[in-house]
Amino acid sequence: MRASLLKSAEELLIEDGIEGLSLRKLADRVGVSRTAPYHHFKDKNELLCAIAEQGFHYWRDIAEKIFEQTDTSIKQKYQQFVLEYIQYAADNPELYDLMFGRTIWKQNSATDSLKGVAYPSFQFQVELTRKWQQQGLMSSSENTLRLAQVAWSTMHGIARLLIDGIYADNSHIEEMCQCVVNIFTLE
Amino acid sequence: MRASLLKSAEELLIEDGIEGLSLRKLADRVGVSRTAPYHHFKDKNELLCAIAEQGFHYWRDIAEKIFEQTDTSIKQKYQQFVLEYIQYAADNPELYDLMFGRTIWKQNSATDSLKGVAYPSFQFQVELTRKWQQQGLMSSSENTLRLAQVAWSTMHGIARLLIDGIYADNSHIEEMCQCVVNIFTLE
DNA sequence: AAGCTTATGTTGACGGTGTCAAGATTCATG
DNA sequence: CATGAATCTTGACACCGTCAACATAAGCTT
Repeated sequence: MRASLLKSAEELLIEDGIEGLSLRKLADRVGVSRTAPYHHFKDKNELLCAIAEQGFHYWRDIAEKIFEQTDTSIKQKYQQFVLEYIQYAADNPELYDLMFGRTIWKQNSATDSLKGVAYPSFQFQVELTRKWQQQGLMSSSENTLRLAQVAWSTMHGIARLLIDGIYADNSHIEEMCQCVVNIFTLE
Repeated sequence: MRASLLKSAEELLIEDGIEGLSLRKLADRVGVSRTAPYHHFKDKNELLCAIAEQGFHYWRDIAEKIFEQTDTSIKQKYQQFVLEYIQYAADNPELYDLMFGRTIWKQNSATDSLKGVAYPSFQFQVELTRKWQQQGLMSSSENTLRLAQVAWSTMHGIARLLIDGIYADNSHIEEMCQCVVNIFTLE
């Protein structure tokens, strides 16, 4: 049942967006009463965190595949990493918004379980950055943590611009990613 | 009255956040009935857009002051620009969220009036970037529009990280900004 | 000055939301 | 078999945005 709720919730999220997702609609879709989901999720917040958690797993699987490759250069992998990150965000806007949006993170409302998946994801970015610096792909004169934050911010910012449709659209993705790679990597 | 509503709305925004801002509480605070604000704002959306519009004006004033200076170098101005942008976002998290968040931009729900202020703000960033390229501060081999989008995304991403408290906090602001300047400017 | 329009305010109502309390039911375990 | 935990149900509450209908005041036209 919990799995069934999560599945339908994810569908609803895609259809109606993060704001349109209501527990009552969810219960209706699954075919139970309004308050039945409360026996599986303490809160609406806990439900959202559980969905976001899945999002982190999806992304981790994608990222792992990139670095498993053996026949591509470091720079190519970095480029692919950036592109697929943006692509993932653009393909799953509502999910991405949930994973990194203020709905969850604003007031420390993230579940311990979610934190247990999200924080390592951030840590992964730092380790990647350290490796990139060591391999001469990125400037090693920058503090690793700061550089990781800035590099991630750039991807995050682009993702948000695309998702919120502020002043970039999906047709610019590849060019923007190329620009990012040019700027962050040493030639 | 409209001004009074806007003023109280901005207060409420700061206190209760963008989600906690309700028209009923607003009406209550101003001392009128629930539906009175509807004679001044068609929608809750229109009210939010009006608040966001003010936010763009605030920021424009700050930015203008930076470039009015005559005794600072181009690079110093750029650095100041980045720092004050992030600072503005960190100082006015709810307002920034409104200005650039999906609440407004998600589904083209932005008012024409808001667009009339927001789009020139984006355009300003593009013109700045062009100037920076011409003056040799930034790589002129990059497409200006893409570079502007990426440079703005970086600031935007950092702002969001700070606001949403994901994995950066206010004590990192200066170092992160320094890192941004190092990466985006030619030495 | 009289009348009409417009702006501005009011209360009542509707459907939607998250969530709690109190029962009802099922089911596994002692 | 009995007890207790897990699960689901209905009822209720306090919010929310918004619309319709009505009241009042201001100002303009004739």
